Amino acid sequence: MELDKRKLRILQAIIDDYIASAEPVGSRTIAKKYDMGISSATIRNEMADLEEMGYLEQPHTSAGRIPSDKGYRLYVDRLMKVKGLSIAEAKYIKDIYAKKTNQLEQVILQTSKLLSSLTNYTAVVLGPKMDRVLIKHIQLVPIDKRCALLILITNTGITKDAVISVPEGIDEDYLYRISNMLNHLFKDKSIEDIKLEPLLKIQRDMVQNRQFFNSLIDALTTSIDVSDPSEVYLGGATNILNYPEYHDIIKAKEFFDLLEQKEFLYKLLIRSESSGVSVTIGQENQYKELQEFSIVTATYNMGGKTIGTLSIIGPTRMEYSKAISVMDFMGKTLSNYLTQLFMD
Amino acid sequence: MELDKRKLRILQAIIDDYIASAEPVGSRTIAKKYDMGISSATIRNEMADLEEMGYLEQPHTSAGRIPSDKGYRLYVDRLMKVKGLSIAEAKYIKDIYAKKTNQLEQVILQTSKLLSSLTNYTAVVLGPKMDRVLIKHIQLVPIDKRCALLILITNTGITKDAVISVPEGIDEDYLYRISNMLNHLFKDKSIEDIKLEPLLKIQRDMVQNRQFFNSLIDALTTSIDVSDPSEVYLGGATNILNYPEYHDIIKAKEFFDLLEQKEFLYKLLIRSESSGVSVTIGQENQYKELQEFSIVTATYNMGGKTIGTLSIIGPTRMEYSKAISVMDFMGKTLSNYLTQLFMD
DNA sequence: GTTAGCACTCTCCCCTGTCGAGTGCTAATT
DNA sequence: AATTAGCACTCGACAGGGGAGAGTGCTAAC
Repeated sequence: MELDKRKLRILQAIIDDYIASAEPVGSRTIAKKYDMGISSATIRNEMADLEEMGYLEQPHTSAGRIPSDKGYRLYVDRLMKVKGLSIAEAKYIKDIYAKKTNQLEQVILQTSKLLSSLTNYTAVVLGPKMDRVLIKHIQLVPIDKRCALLILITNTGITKDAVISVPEGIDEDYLYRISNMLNHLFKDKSIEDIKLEPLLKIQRDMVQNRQFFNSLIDALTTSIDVSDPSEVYLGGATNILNYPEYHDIIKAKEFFDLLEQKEFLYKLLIRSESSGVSVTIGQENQYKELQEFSIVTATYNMGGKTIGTLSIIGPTRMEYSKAISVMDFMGKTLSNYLTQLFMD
Repeated sequence: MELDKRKLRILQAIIDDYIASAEPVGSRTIAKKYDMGISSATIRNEMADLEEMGYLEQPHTSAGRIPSDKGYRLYVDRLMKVKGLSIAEAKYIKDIYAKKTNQLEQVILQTSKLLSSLTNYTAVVLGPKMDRVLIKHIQLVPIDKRCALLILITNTGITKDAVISVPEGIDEDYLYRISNMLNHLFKDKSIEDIKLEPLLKIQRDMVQNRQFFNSLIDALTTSIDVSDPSEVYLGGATNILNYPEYHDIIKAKEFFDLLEQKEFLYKLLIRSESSGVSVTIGQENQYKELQEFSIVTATYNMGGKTIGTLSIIGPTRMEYSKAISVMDFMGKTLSNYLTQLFMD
């Protein structure tokens, strides 16, 4: 069987309608609302064909049709009319980024809020990956007699810190010297370049404060751990409750429990390397837990290097057109913003 | 009418039963399950009295009784048997705090997770208040030609940071000198003691880099802003979905939307100053949005000074006994932990 | 003061019938 | 050969009715 123009047009109408209404779409609806110039009977025949080809499904015998994942895929790839953002929306976004905050975390958080409010889906944003980031400063600051704070500052303005305990005999001056040494070793190096060998070497010589060095190295290694799930930012988690397909408490709870697993989200999204917007529909997702959702992902970069991921999660019955426009625009806007803010 | 012993005993049985079952409790249930030595008819009479006195309510004519907020209050104040934590639970908590993390944020986050998993309610934990906290270090770290990071470190190991832009003519050395000056002015001062006057004075003299000083002062003021809602940590937000009274999507959404308003939660909880555990039941809460919930709050301290708040939010049909035990124990354990970690 | 007994009330659940939306098939039309 | 009108059929949603069950309040007896 062939997918001729008319079939495509009908499929498009059905999906458009279903995305808007969440109700199975009948042949008569299509004939009336989207004047095709053919009768409902003809449309019925076409719909039967489309179902046979796997683009539509029937919840039960005498209901209308709903799109299958395969149908949505065709829709996204070939049928959907991508309407860009309205001028007002674009301006709204630009305005928000225009007032510069001076905390990167705030920017990311704001991005997730913005995404969720623009799309009405749940936004998940990954903070910038550490591995392309340079270390600008390392310092040990004494906090009290037994504790010091190790701080690590990157050129993106992110700080990492860890409390380490300090043995009795160590004074402020000693810490200061170690800070200098650390800075000397690691300043302007990228995180991947940090090798612990130089430190370990020094440690071997310093029999005296071995314990202290152990905890120092410990703190440093956990600080630079690249896969830090604390860098997962959520926006509009409850948006999913607006959609009738998740009015079932059990499904809703499953979704929320998923969102609480930051490590899972991190693993899910970190892989998207390709720049541009990508769409994963329902069962295309490798994780069973997400096969009733669609995910739209974009990346953001700094000076051309991809450093993070934006995404939204919603029902497979998603407004793909709007979603893709928003993600595309936001990815670019955020990239520009970061590039301007942190690069010369 | 008088609240004699028998009435109290019946009220207690009703509330115990209702907390466990979430179903209106009938006279026959009480007579059978809690052998009182009196018949259901007598209990019926007593229940009618208790309702008249305002301790019980009837959802409709021929249903059993449910406790009113006033009933719960009496229960919490006089009837409830506080069973302390089991030895296993206490050990479980102690074990978790035994492995010291070196990041305060991790400790607070862990506390919220622990609270929610122990009680099955939603935990809200406020991070340590800044106003009793001492500044240990302030520094300006250059990030690139146009940016520097202002870091502020407290004796609790919390860092605050902000990116500020740096005008062309300023070199690393100049930043270093300013860092020294800031340290000199503010080191070992509490946040409340920070007066901007000395800075402003200097600023007046330094006509040259006025713009820079402006943004520096700006960043400093926002960093030390005491009422920072980012210090609100949630645990087990979806626990509420386990309780039948919130199987209604609309109620559930209201609750989640509430939790997203971090500022609101902050305002709600920051007031609890009294040490020990306090309970707010349903309509006792001043905020309408929370009058279908009960909140159990405890405080934690460091070296005797109250610096933060733990709380759990659940249905008014809460297991008060368990909740209060857990909150009490956790408040003390966290206080001990923090005191040991950061004080001498 | 307590209790057995009884009439009454109200919810829940199941069953039933009806309505409407939608289908698939067939036969007639273009 | 494609399209369409017509029709029988299917299924879910919804409303109404009736019985079961849980619980109450009242009264009269203990």
